Amino acid sequence: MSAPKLLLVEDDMALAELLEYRFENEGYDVRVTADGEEAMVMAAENAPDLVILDWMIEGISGIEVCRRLRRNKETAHVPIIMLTAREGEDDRVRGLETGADDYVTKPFSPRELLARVAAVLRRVRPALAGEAIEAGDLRLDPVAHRVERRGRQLQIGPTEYRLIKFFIEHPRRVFSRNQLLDAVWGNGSEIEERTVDVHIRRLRKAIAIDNARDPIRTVRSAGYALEPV
Amino acid sequence: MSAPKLLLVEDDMALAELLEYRFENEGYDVRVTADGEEAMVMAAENAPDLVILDWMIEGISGIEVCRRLRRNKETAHVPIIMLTAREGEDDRVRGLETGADDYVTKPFSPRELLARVAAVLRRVRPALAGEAIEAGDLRLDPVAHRVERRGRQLQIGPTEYRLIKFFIEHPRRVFSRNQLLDAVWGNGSEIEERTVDVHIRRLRKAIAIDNARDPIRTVRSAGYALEPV
DNA sequence: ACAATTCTGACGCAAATTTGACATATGACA
DNA sequence: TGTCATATGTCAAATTTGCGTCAGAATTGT
Repeated sequence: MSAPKLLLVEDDMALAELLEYRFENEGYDVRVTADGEEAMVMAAENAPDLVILDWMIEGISGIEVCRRLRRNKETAHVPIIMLTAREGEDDRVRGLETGADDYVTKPFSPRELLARVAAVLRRVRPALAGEAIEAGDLRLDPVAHRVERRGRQLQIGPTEYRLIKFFIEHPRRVFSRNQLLDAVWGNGSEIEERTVDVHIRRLRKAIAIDNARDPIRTVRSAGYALEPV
Repeated sequence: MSAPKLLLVEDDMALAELLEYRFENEGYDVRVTADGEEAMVMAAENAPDLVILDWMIEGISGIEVCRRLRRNKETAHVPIIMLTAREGEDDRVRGLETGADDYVTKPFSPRELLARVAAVLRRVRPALAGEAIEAGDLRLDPVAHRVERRGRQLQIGPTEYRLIKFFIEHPRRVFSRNQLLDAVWGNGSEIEERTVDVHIRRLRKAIAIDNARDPIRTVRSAGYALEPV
């Protein structure tokens, strides 16, 4: 459910299968393709959390895939790890320039790649790496599916959980009700805008504790934001 | 019964016998073969818990055996320890690249290998190392195949045993019904998701004792987790 | 004070979980 | 081999929990 989704673009089938097994064993949700064009389609459909991209693949080159991913608004921020057989400084630089977040030089051990993936995810989206995320006195443990405030467990429903998780991942930023509907409820949800208010209220009630101040700020005619202490 | 099953692939007969003796003495269930092809067959039939693999063996090479083991879904997750006479970094990397979990360089003392085996087993599946595992007031003895709570034996069925064993090995973590099906029932089991609920209920009934609190947490729309006291 | 916006409590519905029951499968033992 | 006891997977009813909507009350900005 909350397994990080990887997209592996690799045309060495033996390597691809090996990696697929290892990553699935570590709890990732892996899709594989050998083709650059197909990779674009899969990235658009599946919204992966991270892309592992071989430099040399059939069809359009890895670097071109990288560029196109960055150009598309949907996938612009997806972290990318490049696999490259070359060791030249040029390629390395070009890879990072094009927007790759990290690169691994062949030959490499799956363990090393696993470590890099975990590191990048931890940096970009800690919750996906299974790490607890926090904002102010709020702390959310994605593995245990729990939220606590000042060490005390909060009793919280599924929707409120997703809502506060989103807020903690993007603190201080104001989101309109529609943005929240997209992010928390999923795209194209046909839900009344006002419903967000109700869930904000439920969330406020759930995190109210020790009569501490309410960290959720209402921005009139704009939306809501989480203001950590 | 629950002795860890080792598969030793080694063509130096003297060494093989020595190791076999030592490991059996330590309570392992050891099979030996000198041939790579045969090793594949034995691995498929016997489902070993760990494979000790000599780099240089007759027939297909050790590294090839390693690759094939990984490729086969049945044996993809079996930990592998490589034995190698070489010390070059290249081989080391190539061994790990193929998916070995550890390697030992010849010459080595049997004691060292024993330690590595125990370490790998402990890391991968603590229960296989023969150690009792516990979480809160629950205690599971993998050797005796029993579970007790506060010193009292629990009467528990096979499926519930595997279920709670998995939970104790991964406490506090939430698992979806599908993850539990994969982990407890085995890969690709075509079992109804709702069946998990029933076994959770049976497990709850089995571990209910002294009207102690139920340590299994239901996480609505996510799955279940074990919350040790 | 007025209009726009947000908050709040209530309510019916829907979805998810729990529970009891049942038919079948499995294994031990005579 | 047949019998008995236990275990297993599925189903449907019962129950719990959460969700989305509404409308009146309260608040905010001008």
